[in-house]
Amino acid sequence: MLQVSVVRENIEETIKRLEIRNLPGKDLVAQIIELDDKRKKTQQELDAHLAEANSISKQIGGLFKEGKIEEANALKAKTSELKELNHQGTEALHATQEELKQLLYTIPNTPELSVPKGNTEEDNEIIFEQGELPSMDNDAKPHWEITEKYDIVDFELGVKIAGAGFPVYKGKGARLQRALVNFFLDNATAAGYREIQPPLLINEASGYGTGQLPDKEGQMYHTAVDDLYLIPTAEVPITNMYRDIILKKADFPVKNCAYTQCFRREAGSYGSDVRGLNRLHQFDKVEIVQLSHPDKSYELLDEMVDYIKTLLTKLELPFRILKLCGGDLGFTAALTYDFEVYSAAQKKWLEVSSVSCFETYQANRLKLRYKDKNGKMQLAHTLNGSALAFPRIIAALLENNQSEKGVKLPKALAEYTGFEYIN
RNA sequence: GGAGAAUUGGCAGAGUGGUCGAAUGCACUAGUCUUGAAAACUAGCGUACCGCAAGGUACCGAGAGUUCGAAUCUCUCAUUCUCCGCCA
Repeated sequence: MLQVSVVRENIEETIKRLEIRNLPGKDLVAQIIELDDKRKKTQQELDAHLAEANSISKQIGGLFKEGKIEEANALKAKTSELKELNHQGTEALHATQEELKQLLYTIPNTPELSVPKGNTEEDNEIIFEQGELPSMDNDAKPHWEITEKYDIVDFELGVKIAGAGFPVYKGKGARLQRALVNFFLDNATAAGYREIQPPLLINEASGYGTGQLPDKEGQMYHTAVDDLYLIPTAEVPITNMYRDIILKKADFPVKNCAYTQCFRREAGSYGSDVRGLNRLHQFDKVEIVQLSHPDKSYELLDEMVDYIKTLLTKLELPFRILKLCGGDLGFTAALTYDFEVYSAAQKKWLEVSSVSCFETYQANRLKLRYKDKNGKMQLAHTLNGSALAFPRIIAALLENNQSEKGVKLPKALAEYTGFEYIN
């Protein structure tokens, strides 16, 4: 969440940045400052009362030691009123702090200043394109027909076992997925990311740490008995490894990656957007996560973008990169690039990666800090990106590479699958 | 799931009602000494909030309570360890 001290010191900038999201920046900043003023006032009053009570207690202690019992008892009588004041003051302070926290939970991250103002995905900026869009015959099949033809992904079977959005991968489909795990993890490792296998269920504190809670409560599967959530992305457990951690400057940048399954309820989605592999309740993804010194985070973001470019190049998929506009930006992000691959039979761009810098927004919730050269605590920056999400990669591979002989896999991937054709 | 023990600063570890934000050791930082290093010695060394400052307040797993006063007593919860049970 936003840091009140930073908001106070950068009022105009905060307003400007919130307005990029089409939010009433002026009102929000005014609310924050008003509540924080109230908090300060409440705290000052309480501190004064506590100081007085502490001082009296010390006097009483001294008097008892000197054996002046009567004087001590006389002082005791004076404290009951103070006690009540302290009790009320503490409650008032807690209430105000809670109020401020609840307000801050509802305010998303402030977009980086270069983020284009805009309302919908129409306003996202295309900043890079690579690869020619394959021209397909009119009888080119969408991937859900190809998966059925070769019996590699079974949607019906998933419905039987779990429900819609939980496909069963079979035979070469399953092996293709396994190949992608190794392909993505090997590449990430070569790029300097340490491989992690995190828990797939997380507690409430972790959900708050990276900002899924309270904002996206309904998007996560929740296990009621144990009060745990299924992860919607590896970002959550990987970033939360560093909750309440103080890093050394030499630790930067911290680079981790993880392959996990991801679970999303995606309530309210329907239609052709969710057909086949386009949107699932359970899917596989390799995530890369970095922790950065604040001065370096945008450099690292560019580095992550470059890395993902190399993956898509190796997979020989046409893709483009979008810089998300303020209206389309995720709740916790300051700047996000989306990668979309072109899926030829659907004639659609499919999002396969989202790479973001969160600046201190997550770090503030996580209390993820480092000591600067003056020995002062500072919040680190967090970044992450998908590298990559499997289902839509598979959709694009199947659609773009279909032929009479079957689906031809790119060379880089065939090395991992052990077969060149799905047929 | 049952029984017992524990949870203190980066780490180890003292502290059972008042001058304890907390001994001591290690680690760390700076300095002295040395050609350099090590050793030794000297000093410093938690976080957050309030305050121009002096200083104040809070924090000893979390939350509540008893008390004029709680790291220390009581209750609830969490976690860890040991033993038993179950188990991939």
